Order: sequence, then C-alpha cells, then structure tokens
Amino acid sequence: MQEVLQALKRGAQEVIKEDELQARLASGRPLRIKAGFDPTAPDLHLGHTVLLNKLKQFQDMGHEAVFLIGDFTGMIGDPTGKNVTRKPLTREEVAENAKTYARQIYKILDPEKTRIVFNSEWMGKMTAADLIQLSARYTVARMLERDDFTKRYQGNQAIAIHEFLYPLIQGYDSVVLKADVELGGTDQKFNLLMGRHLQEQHAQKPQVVLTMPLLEGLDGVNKMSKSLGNFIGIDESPDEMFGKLMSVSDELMWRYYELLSFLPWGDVVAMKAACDQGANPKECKIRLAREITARFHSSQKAEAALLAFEARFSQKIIPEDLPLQVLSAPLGGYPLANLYKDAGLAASTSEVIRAVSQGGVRLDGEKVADPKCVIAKGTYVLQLGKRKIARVQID
RNA sequence: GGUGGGGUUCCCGAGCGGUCAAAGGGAUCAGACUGUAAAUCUGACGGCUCUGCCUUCGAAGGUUCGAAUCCUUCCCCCACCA
Repeated sequence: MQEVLQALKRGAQEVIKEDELQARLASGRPLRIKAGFDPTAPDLHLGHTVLLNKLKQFQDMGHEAVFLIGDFTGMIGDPTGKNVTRKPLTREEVAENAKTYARQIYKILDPEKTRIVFNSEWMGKMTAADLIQLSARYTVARMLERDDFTKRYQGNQAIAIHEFLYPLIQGYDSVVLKADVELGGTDQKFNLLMGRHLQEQHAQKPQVVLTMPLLEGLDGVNKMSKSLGNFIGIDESPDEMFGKLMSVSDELMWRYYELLSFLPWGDVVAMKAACDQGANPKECKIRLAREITARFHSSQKAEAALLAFEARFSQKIIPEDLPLQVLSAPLGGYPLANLYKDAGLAASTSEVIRAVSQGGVRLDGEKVADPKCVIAKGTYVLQLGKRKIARVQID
C-alpha cells in the first residue's frame, strides 16, 4: 500500500491531500482519474506527456482514466500562465484540434482503458440560469486569489469577466464526472482546487489533486510550448526527436531524466554522480534520447537515429538516403542563392548570401566562397550550416 | 461618458524631422572550438535581379527637399475617474 502511494507520488509536485488519496486507494475500488487538456495545441509534445505518464501509471494500476478535452472551455481561452487574455478558439478549430489529440494520446495511454470526454457534452446544455447559479458558488475576492489574476489585477492588465468562468467550469467538470483524482500541471492548482470546492458544494467528496511540475522546453528556461517553438513533438520523426533531445543542455538533461525517463531513479542519481566526477555527459544524453525516441517509435528506429546522428555530427558524413529534389534552372543558369532557397535550406536569398560570407555554405562538400556564382545543370548535395542538407538535380 | 498613456522590425524595448533597415536585450541562424544540434567565444540577423534597389515603425491621407519622428481622420489597447 505504502509502495503504491510512493510510486504515484513520484515526480509529483504536490498531492492534496495525501491521506485522502491513501484512503481512496485503500477502498480497493477503481478510482476515476481526471486529466483535462484544453485543445489549443493539437500537437502533443513531451511536456504534455509528463501528465499522461502519470495518468497511465494510474491506469496500469487498474484505475479509470478520463481524458477530458476542454472543447467548451477552449472557446473561452484559459488565461493560465499567460499574463494576457488569450484569443478564444472558434468551434471549428476546437473540433479539429480535439481530433488530433485523440489520435495522439494512445501512444501513451491504453485505448481499451481510456475514456475520452468533451466538456461541451454537458456545458453545451447549460442554460444561462444554470451558469449564473454556478457563478454564485464563488466570490470575486476568492477568484482574485489566483496568482495570475492577482498579478494582472495589480499590474493594471485586463481581466475579462469570462476568464473567471474558466476555473468554475473546469471545477464543475469534476462534479459532473465525479472525479476521485484530478491531475494537472502546477499552473492548474487553482482550477483543480476549484473542483474540490464545487464538489463539496454538490455534496460530493472532494477530489484528490495531484500536480505535476511543468517541463522546461529546449531552451531550458520557459516551459515547453508549441508557441515558443521549444518543444519536442511526439509525432516528430525519430531523427528529429533524437536530435532535439541531444541538443538539450547538460543541465536540462537531468531535469528530463526526472520527468520523462522511466529509468529507476537510483540509476539516474548514479549517472549524475559519475558525470560530476568527470564522465562524459554525452553518453547519458544518448541514453535518454534513445529511451524517449524508442518510446514513441521503436527501439530499432531509435538505434537508427543514434547511428545517423553519430555519422552526421560526430563524423560529419553526408547521409546517403537523402531524397532527391528536381529543380529546373531559370534562364541564364541557377544563381547559388536562389538554388539554396528553392531547395528549402533558407527562407530568403539574403540568408544564403549571409551564410556564404560566414563560411556556412557547402556545395558537394566544398565550401562556397562566391555568393554570386551560378550553378550549372547536374546533381549536387547542398549544405547550409550543420543541419540543413539537401540533394538536388538541376535540369 | 470624461481624463491621461500607448500601438516600432519574431518577442521585449529605445528612437521623437535627415547621419534609421531603425540602439540594447532575448530568440534565431552561421563560424570557431568541442564531448553533441552541450557550454563558451565571434559574427550575422527585412527583402531582392545585392558595391545598388525596393518594402517596413497600428491604418489612410497631408505638411516637407526629406517623416518611425510633425498635422488630420480612423482603428485598436491600457489605466484612472464616473
């Protein structure tokens, strides 16, 4: 029993309240575990999986995982974590995003044991009177306790009335679902607690709240998010996923071990100690990249990604299986800058010209010196920087 | 409804008639180095048919030899007072 509790607490930021969780686990019945996602980011990334992993853990213990897609709340636009009002999504966007979610979560969760629900199911039927009654269950003063509301209020930033409804609705979802436990990021704490409050108001036992830390993105500073571009998407190719994991700083790597790896914690601690003693962290990073890549693809693909990475960046070998692009040269030959731009290696010819002057452009492995040279017909391997490479045939 | 403050290049943020494609920082990209797409250092960072030309400073007009900078109208945001 104690072991089960310890396992569930692993990686968690906070459990409110632990003894309640223990009591419910002790009851022996399957618990209903709720985790809500608002459908603003249709592509899941590793940051989301921190929570999904936890949900899966419950699931593996025989509990009922309820994956709630906040399609209704998504139309409001949750202000959490942002100090500005978010743009509300349209109904079409919400529907489209939700569909993508459903497909992706089964890379982690067991489809047989997962229930996906949309809060529009019940929120859509709510009348204005119902909503007003719900709003009556909380006060402005208590609403302003929420950290980001306080900050914005004090910082003279706008808080639209509808933003107050978001926590209420999220909390009400727990009432409808009769959730035993709700999982969420630390930024969700206020909303999660709202669930407890409203459940009590509706004569239910308040749900246990379990918060998980937010995963930092590739920059190591901001939380991983699509809009910041510092994410690793779970749909990304093995090479891309592997490479991005390798680009994580040594320091951040340990954080990823903590929140993403399934490796026993003792092993991680031992590795870190070894690195502190002078061992090469690269090996640890490879191990992490391999584990994660294998999780979303397969161990074979992870191995292939590792080999490709080593060849490409350690030995600087040009990969052989590059797709061939066929481009037709304009009259008067193909100017270098245009060629690289058209091949998709740069966004503009100016960028190519700059790269040439910095010595970052290679043609068939040879450094290009003249940014204005014209390329004759033939087949070439183009490189811009270390990572951008293409094979083209000019007709 | 009234008063005041704002909208600048991906983001933050200077500039307030010419020397402005616009300081500084962040992000990004390139190079060097290396243990990797780590760290560190250096450089670049609107576009193009690139020693020049074109388009940008909320939008549209106007003043001027010349405007991000001045004027007019409009749109949007914020605060305070009602």
